[in-house]
Amino acid sequence: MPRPSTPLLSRARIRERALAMVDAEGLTGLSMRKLAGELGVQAPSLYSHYRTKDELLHDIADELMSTVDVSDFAGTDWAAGVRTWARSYRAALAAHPNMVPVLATGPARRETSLARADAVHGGLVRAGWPPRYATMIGASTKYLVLGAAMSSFSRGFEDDVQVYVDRYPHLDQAHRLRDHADEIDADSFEMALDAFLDGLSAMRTRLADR
Amino acid sequence: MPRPSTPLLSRARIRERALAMVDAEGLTGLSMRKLAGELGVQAPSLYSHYRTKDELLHDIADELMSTVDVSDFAGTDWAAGVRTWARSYRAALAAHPNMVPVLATGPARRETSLARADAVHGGLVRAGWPPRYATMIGASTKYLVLGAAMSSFSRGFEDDVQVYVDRYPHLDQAHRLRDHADEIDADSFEMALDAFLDGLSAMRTRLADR
DNA sequence: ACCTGAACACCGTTCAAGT
DNA sequence: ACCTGAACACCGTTCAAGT
Repeated sequence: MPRPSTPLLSRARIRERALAMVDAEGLTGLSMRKLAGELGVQAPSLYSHYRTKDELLHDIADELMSTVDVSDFAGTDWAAGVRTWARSYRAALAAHPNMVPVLATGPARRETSLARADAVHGGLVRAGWPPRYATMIGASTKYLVLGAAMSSFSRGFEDDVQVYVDRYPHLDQAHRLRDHADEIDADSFEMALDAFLDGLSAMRTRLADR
Repeated sequence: MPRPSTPLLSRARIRERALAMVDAEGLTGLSMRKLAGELGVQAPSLYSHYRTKDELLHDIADELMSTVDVSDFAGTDWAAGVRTWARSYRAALAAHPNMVPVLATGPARRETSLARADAVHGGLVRAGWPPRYATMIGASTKYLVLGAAMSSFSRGFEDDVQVYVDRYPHLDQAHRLRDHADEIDADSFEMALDAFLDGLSAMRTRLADR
């Protein structure tokens, strides 16, 4: 066979197809052989571009995390900073729930990830929070985001869906149930964020009055 | 070979050994063949006791979830109910961080799981929370617990550990770092729970005054 | 530099057969 | 009822070889 002048694969093309497979069939639905097949190539070819499957997944994770917005920590309102960060973070995970387990284990590119963590921490400290509190607020906001995302992720494993589909044979109903669960998740997240930030504000006042 | 009078395996013995393997080597470190080997048996023998690996894992998950305490929802203080629930829930996950991804996808025994959910929801409604809020409080408390547990889980994947070990060759230091991270997680969780419940109390007052 | 064929060392699970 | 040996249909990854 004649060698084509241009490479068959690129990292971007591999990522794109891999993410589509994960979205459609979950993390276990992605295999290097099947991915290669969809890209019209043999499995070992992928290893010319990514050293391992894990490296590929974390590269995708980095791509997704780039939409997380920490810009509001530049302003004077620390609560607004947390809110924008938490919402954009959650949105990034909710767009690809099957990727959540990978995203939870941390992105591969440490520099950009550390830069984000530094923006959060720096913003909180500039707003007058003691460093230790800044760390804890950053950590617990992450808990809220990750936990909410895990909830959407795990919904993919519920066999309840089948039960409901049997009970209500109209597909609309099943979709409505899924939509309703997503809505409860969204509302619960917003309520939790409100209560959490409200409680922190009170804590902040107590700290200042001391 | 003579057939022994007593079965070689039991569900309890399989669960015990499987959980030990998951604790020691992670979820990927558990294989039906290796597990069978440790139990002095061939892999297919396990299928006389569990239909699939997934069923085994979720049975272990159920066992772990049985330590979650929702008894304080019987009292009059809804916040105490949430606190006891959240803490015992988190403790159950923190004891076996590698099981978190399984525990996050929900236990298999729906009845006991639903009974717990009902105790939470019922306790909140009896305390005067509108049903919709009871649902959201239950959901967001779970987010906090699962998110905090995922954080411990993902720490197992950090290659940072190696970096630090290189920098500080004394193993004590590495252990201290891990302990420190666990401590930050514990403190952050408690702070988040305080702020969250504080914010909810304020919200509750506003709802009552309307 | 990029891709392939063949191979290694694994998986979960099934199934006929043994006791 | 419980366990085994052999087999099926997969995995991720390596490596020598080709262009």
